[in-house]
Amino acid sequence: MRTELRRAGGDESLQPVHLQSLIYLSKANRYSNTPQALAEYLGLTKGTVSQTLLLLDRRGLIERFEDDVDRRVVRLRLSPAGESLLYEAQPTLAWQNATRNISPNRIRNAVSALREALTTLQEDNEGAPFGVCHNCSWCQKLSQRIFRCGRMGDRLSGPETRKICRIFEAKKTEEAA
Amino acid sequence: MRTELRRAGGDESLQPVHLQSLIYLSKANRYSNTPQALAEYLGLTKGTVSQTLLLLDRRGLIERFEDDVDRRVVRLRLSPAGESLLYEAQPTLAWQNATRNISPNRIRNAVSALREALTTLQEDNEGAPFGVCHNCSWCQKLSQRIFRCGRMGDRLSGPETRKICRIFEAKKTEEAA
DNA sequence: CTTTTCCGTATCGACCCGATACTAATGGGC
DNA sequence: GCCCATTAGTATCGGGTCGATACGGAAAAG
Repeated sequence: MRTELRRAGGDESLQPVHLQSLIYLSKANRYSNTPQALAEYLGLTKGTVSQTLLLLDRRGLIERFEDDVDRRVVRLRLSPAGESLLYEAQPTLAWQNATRNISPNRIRNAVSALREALTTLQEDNEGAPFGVCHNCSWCQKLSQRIFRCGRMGDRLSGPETRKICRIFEAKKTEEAA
Repeated sequence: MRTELRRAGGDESLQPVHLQSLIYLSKANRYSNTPQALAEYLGLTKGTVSQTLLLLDRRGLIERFEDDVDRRVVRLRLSPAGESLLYEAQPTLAWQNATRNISPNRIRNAVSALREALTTLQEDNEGAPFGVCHNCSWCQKLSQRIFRCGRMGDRLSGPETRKICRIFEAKKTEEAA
């Protein structure tokens, strides 16, 4: 994966960290599309990330705009150019292809086991959680298409619950510790 | 994992690529402990890897010595200091701990599915194979403890067949293409 | 209104990385 | 044995990443 990321970025003379940033921004929800969140996600300092974003902005791959309520924070999103670059690189497509000969049932089991391992790993290292909104313990289903974040009190659309959130909290499994 | 690698290396003021190099060298078999193999494994140029190895040598984490038969090639191995550093960082232990609540059966199934996906991914990208000797199609079992590489014609010990080889070739599954 | 805290930026030095050019050793063809 | 192509590794240079530090502006605390 490391080699593949390097190769894909090299075609556009982008460093791995640039692609990782774009990938993150393409999947970050409304609470997580800030420089600070990206810094935590990548494990880099905010100063370093600030430079990365400067470069991505110069290249026209992202857009930056102020937050309405807190004018200190900067909101980030992919520009059309950034979207299309990511679409052509298709970093996730390689994995979908790689699993073409594996039965859906085995994939489901493997994904389930990996998700569990990831949660434990995150707890062990006390790192930022960063999970998919839909799997968060705060996520409530109001109706077929409407969800709600119990932590922030906002209503969320179905697609938004499939994005990455920085305030994710894993659902408790039957852990009778 | 990326964040964790950065954190573990930061404690010793080592870059992620340094730890990855040490980890690789701790697992490379006799055909794969050269700068060239490391460069292919990491997806970097040999010039870059040469510098990395220079730094690791200055720090006393690796040892370099000439090959007996081909005096162009440099053989690499971890120094005692490198071994102990890797032991204390325990990059693989974190994953073992993370799977402590998962049944061995689920782990086996997940590993099997992931190995299959990895092989397909490597074939798709025509990248260097780099697999564990024991799973290679050239690996022959001569007795309980003695193995043999059909490609190179050498006899191998049991522990050596659990190391990473650069000339790995995946065993064919029932792929009636 | 002052102080503290927080988000993001700017600058500097150390280092990674690829490109290029180079040395040294091997191997093939004659 | 002698050229030439090939291969393993190194040296150098420029662009860029990264952390540390300092800074400016906005929000929160008192």
